[in-house]
Amino acid sequence: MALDIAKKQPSVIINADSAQVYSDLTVLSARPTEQEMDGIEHQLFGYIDGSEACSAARWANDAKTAIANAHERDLLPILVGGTGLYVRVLLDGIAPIPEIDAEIREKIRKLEALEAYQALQTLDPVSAARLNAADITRIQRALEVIQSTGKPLDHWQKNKTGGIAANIQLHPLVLLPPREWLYERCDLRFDQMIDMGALEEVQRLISRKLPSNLPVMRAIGVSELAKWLAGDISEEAALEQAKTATRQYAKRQYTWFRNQSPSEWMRIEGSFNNDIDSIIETILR
RNA sequence: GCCCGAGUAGCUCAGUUGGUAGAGCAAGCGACUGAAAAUCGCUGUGUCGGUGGUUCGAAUCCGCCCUCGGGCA
Repeated sequence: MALDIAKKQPSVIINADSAQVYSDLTVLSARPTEQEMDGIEHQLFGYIDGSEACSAARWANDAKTAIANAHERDLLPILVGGTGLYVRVLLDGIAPIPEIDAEIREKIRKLEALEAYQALQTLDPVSAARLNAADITRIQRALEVIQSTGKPLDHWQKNKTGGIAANIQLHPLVLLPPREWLYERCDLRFDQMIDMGALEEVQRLISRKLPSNLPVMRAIGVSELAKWLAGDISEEAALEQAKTATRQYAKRQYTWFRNQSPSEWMRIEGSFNNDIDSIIETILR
């Protein structure tokens, strides 16, 4: 659909997907191929090495630059992707929390959920009360913030900075296709990834021996295909697990965009294949 | 044909000495402030293979039948 718009007016397509930013994930992140890009400029695809961890704040910053750059050149920036948090941070901004000390972060990420939670209860009881005891990601985040900055999360989160919503004219479009149709496409997509060399991609990634907690290593399909390559599970099991994970992710996107995006954002529920032109006209109006 | 084992949620299986069932996974719904393709919360689901019997009461005990494994001939 972005391509249809791009054909009507000079555009730049900007990635808003947290996995498609990594250079190591071409096939497995379903990044558009050269052919699919069809000569149209694409930005923020595969631009970060897998040894680094991107973040919503970093991406939002990069996207902001890309958008400004497009505007300078009189091009329409089209953001495409499914990472709701990234788009939210771009539009609304994020708490201006200083960089976390690398050693502190490393130490905290080794903690078990329970010990991290107990530590948080003493250091930052407000966050501990708000978070679920098993929510390891958020607990570790709250913990590294209090330990590295000396101030608790809620102190920082009173502010949000850097959002561009007020400075741009947004034409949002949320696609909520029929669930069954979507799930079939998820399954089909993974089979196609295998045909396109997903296995080789994972093999290459494994040979880099990167820490398993990096975002690249956590992308859907990586651990499943790695287990297959290692002979721990069968091909059939690997494909099934990867497809299930894909469907579950699609469901989470559904929940996010249905409930987290502003209700005034235009959304298309059900199939939309037939009237792309009129949809485009509506959102560009 | 005979012997043994199994048949319980969509799947894999628990289920004490009889009191009409429960885990994990899947699924549905939800949360989401620097890892978000991450992380987490809530919620069901059932002719307990069928049938007849014993019993106040059967997933549980008994008979017969069906299906699937394995063994013997």
